[in-house]
Amino acid sequence: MTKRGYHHGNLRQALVEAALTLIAEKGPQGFTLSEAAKGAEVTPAAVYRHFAGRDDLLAEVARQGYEIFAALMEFAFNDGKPSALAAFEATGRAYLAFARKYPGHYMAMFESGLSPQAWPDLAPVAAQARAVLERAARGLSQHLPEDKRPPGSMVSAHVWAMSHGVVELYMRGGATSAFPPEDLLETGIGIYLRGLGLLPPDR
Amino acid sequence: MTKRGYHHGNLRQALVEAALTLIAEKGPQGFTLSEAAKGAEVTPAAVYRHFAGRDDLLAEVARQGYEIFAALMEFAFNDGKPSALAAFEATGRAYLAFARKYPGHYMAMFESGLSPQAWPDLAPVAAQARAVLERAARGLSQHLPEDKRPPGSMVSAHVWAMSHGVVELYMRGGATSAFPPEDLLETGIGIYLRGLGLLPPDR
DNA sequence: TGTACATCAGTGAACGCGCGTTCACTGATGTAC
DNA sequence: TGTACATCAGTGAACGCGCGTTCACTGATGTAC
Repeated sequence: MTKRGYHHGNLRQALVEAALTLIAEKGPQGFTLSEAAKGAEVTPAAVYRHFAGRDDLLAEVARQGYEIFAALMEFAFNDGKPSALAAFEATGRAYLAFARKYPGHYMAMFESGLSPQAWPDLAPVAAQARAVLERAARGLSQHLPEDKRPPGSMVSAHVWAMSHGVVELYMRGGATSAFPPEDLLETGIGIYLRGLGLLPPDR
Repeated sequence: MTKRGYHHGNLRQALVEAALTLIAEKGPQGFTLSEAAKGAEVTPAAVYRHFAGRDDLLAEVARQGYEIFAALMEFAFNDGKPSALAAFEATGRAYLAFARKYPGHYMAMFESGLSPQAWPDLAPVAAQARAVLERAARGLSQHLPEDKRPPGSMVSAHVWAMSHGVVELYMRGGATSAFPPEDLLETGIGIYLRGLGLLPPDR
């Protein structure tokens, strides 16, 4: 990787990584094709050998993010073991861990403003990530009497919303809370699960 | 307002409104000092009679947003009447209504990336908005036995996070859910409140 | 093993563009006398 | 009421900048013979 003659070796991925660093540092809008090229020690024009343009590179960053994200959630879910509840809570923690460990990916996915439907490569892998969360939510719901069972897609939407809100409001510099984001999400989801009837009313 | 000679009349506010339109249309990063000037039918240089620069104008948009936001929340809260619970739920609905009716303000406040601490004018009015939510949450918590009472700041953080998450994920074009954002937030907060022990376990 | 040649990844210069910001200015407004 | 003048809001031209993108090119690589 360090040898570098006229040919780079793996410029495509080097550009993705340079973009990640930039996005994590300055936000998805501070990211620039030219600067990414500079980060990979290459001329801006070289980027066009591998990507259709600026947005295409950004979309690839997001795509890789969704893949990592889906894999992490899948791993945390662990086929619903040891229990649907434990698996669900693990996915919640995994969400925040992903946002913390992969800020560049997270921002490209959720803060860059590029829509999954406009980028064909993005839609399937985004759907896959969402599917894991929904599966976890459905697993949970099955322990509820059928007439009081909200749809899995609704439960997962609630949890996703709260997780995303915690990331955006309390993990990014902006608003500071008295509570660490991780605690905030854990208590929030705990209360929510109790509301679903899945935790004893007073644990 | 329509008469327009050499002097504009109220250029300052006209610029704010032009900025709002731009932000609502193209997001907070699509907003440009030059385009805002054009929107107000004025030369870019004229902006500097009223604002220190691009970011200063953006901050003023956010500031006005926080003021409207705080007022709306205050109105919805209605001093905790008719009940702490009803008032709390009303603030939740008001949050979403604000995001829907004032998209430009909302984006300037929460998606533009300008930090309240960097803009001295912003901090107090942002704190004021947050205070309303916290008051509503504290009012709620008082109906709980003291040993099971989470801090008001925590409850308000939970609700704020879920509200913001619903706005970002399901109200902006991006992810589409089977449920309208309003329903999503109402059911989500309902379940959460049940988890707090403030709603009967099976309503 | 050595050489000719096709392939193709990256270069370097150039482009047009819109940006934020500055500056000396000018035209309208309103006040003092 | 009329005029001189200070004030100041907006103009218009100019700036330097970095952007994304294009193009003809060149140098390295690897394959065919």
